[in-house]
Amino acid sequence: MSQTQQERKAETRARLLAAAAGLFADQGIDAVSVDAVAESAGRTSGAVYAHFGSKQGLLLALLDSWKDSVLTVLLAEVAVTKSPRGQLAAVWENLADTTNDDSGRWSLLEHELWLRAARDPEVADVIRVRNAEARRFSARQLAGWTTASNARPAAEPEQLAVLVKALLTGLAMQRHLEPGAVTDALAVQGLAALLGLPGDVAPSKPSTTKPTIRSNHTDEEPHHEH
Amino acid sequence: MSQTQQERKAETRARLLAAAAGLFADQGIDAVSVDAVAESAGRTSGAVYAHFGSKQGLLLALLDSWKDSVLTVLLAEVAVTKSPRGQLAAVWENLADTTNDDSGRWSLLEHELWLRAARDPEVADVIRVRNAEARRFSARQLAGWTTASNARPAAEPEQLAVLVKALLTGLAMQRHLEPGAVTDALAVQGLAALLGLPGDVAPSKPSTTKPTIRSNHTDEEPHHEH
DNA sequence: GTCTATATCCCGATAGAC
DNA sequence: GTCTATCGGGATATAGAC
Repeated sequence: MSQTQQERKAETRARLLAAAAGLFADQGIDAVSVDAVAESAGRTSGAVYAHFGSKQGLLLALLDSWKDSVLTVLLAEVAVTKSPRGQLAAVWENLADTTNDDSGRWSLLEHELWLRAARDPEVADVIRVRNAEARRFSARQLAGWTTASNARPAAEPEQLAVLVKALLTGLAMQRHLEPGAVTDALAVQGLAALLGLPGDVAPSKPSTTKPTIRSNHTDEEPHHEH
Repeated sequence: MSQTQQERKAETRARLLAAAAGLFADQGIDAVSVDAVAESAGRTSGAVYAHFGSKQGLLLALLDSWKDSVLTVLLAEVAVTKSPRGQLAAVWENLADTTNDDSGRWSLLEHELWLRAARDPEVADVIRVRNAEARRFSARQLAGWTTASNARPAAEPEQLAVLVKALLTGLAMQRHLEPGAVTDALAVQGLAALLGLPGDVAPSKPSTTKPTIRSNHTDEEPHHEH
């Protein structure tokens, strides 16, 4: 059955965006030509310019289509686990799983966007808005965790979210460069320190929780390479 | 006094490197042409290829000329202050001072190099070695701070250095995008939480800390092969 | 809206004079 | 070692047919 013109137009636009997302993440934005994006989407470069006007327009449209997804989804899907430490571990492993190359591609693209934002005000505006939304969301999440357990967070939720994201981002960067230097346990430990989770900083007053630190949950063996 | 040929050669090399450093930091590596580097150094592109063979060779030579400086210098120069909190504040402010645009340029170039390292093994080797050295140095520094005060760091020195650098890097990124979102006080607070400095996380009972796990330092020579 | 063809520009690298 | 001139390639973006 044939499509209407509107359907084809919409599909072309969607295909171009999807192709751009994959290629940009894999090779970097500057390294990907408009022709390459179009070819990967089964179209030609003319379609790109008809839809987005320029390569920059394509990039901005791509960012706009990411308003809600990515990090928000990540935080939402781990909301099922109960213990704060388990939550932290889940967040970190989803973010920096070296076996899953998707996360590596995303973090690479995230950093390239940050770098571009530093020199391109148009991109900066979009990224800034997205960051602020994600921060508010994770602040709510963190507030819930810290009140559930009797924690002594290093700051109030909004600022705590900044600290947590900073640590996650920096750890993911170092793991990407030297996978052996950042173990899962270290990441959880650092996050727990920021949240002030009982068990590692204040063992004096364990009202209800059990302060076992290291004998508990899944401990994957960090695989070395070579 | 005229120069000898060797002197002129050395000066040309130095000028090319200096020009490349400035332009790369300002505009990004890919955005700077070889001609632009040469012109900024008062030479022509032929000089670049005579000295470095390619643009990539220029980049690697530039990285090599930065073996010791940058972060090591930064950590060393703040070693005078006494209180750990003062040290933390000094490190952070030197790293992320928004009024000083040098630090902004520096961190931008630093991130671009990280991004490039993720896709270019040659660059990755250099960055990895430099990171490892800086980590060892700051680990020693941190060990001194934490033992001087009665702190409960979140991890042993080498790993603590990873956490601290991660937090600093992530905070600097967020401050670059949203300067208002990251206050100096927040940064110091987060760092203090990682170091387990008394006064903010464990006001109750700073009892005996766990014994140092690793007191000897293995001086492994970073090997690089290609 | 999409394709083909092309205009225009700029980059990295090389060749050869000096 | 440095400069001038240039080649070859690939990029963004446009023009016009359909």
